[in-house]
Amino acid sequence: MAVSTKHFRKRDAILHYLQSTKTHPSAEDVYAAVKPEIPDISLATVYRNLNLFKKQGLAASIATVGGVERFDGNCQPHVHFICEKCGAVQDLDMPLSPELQQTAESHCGGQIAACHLSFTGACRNCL
Amino acid sequence: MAVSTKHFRKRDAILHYLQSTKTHPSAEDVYAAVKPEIPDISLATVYRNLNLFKKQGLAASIATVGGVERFDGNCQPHVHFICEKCGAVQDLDMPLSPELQQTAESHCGGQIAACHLSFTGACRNCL
DNA sequence: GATGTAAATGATAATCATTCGCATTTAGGA
DNA sequence: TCCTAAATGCGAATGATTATCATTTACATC
Repeated sequence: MAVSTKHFRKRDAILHYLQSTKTHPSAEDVYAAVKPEIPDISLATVYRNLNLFKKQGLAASIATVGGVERFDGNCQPHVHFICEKCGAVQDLDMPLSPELQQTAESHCGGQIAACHLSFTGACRNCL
Repeated sequence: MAVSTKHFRKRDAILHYLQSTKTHPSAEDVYAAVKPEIPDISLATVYRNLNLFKKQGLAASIATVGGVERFDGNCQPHVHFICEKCGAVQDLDMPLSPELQQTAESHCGGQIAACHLSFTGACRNCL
């Protein structure tokens, strides 16, 4: 028998890493982070599972920075700050009023599923 | 002498189209829109000038939908609705309080340059 | 008008993130 | 043990964007 018996060992590792970090990693970042623990993982698996998590509502793509997509395992609506110099994405611990979405719904003919509020600029390190 | 004498004829055409539309076009969209008027324009020129406009603050990249970047010639802060089914991006005519950015600045160590608020979902046509 | 120079452009190759195709492995039930 | 469907690895393919470089254009100067 193999070393491990667990189902979805790789899938779980990807999800757990995503939920454990606040760095809003790219697919490559996730791959690099999980690789030491699971050396025989493939980048394609990371992409596949990230897309699966998006469909399942377990993860969200919050922005693309410098042409690469960034993911977040925290699906509660919250606010992001994106540094345009170094590409870092951080959470802003500020309230996000549900009224915003209600207002948007009254101005929009369609059906709103999610709200995205972010600020761009230069982070403290880059100043 | 050539047909036209104007400077930056192509650059101007790109900017004017961008400022005249509310479709939030991709680079390919801009290229297709300007091509009939200026048949000898190149897609590379569209990309180059869109990036130039971003640097100059004449245009903004508001989102990437389905892997392609979407541009806006309206640089006043405003709210967008993005249909996840058809990829349409429309403006939402609702106020965007400057207090949001002030709150963000008090929660963020860095320097904020812009605020982006968008909603995703399904547009009226797709429902 | 002729000339020089720097910016703008066209055409196409290169880059790079992401996805696809397919053979292989794995899990778990019969 | 056998069977089936899901999950994965590997590498090729895709597609948006950028880089390269030779050419053209604008326009100031002579």
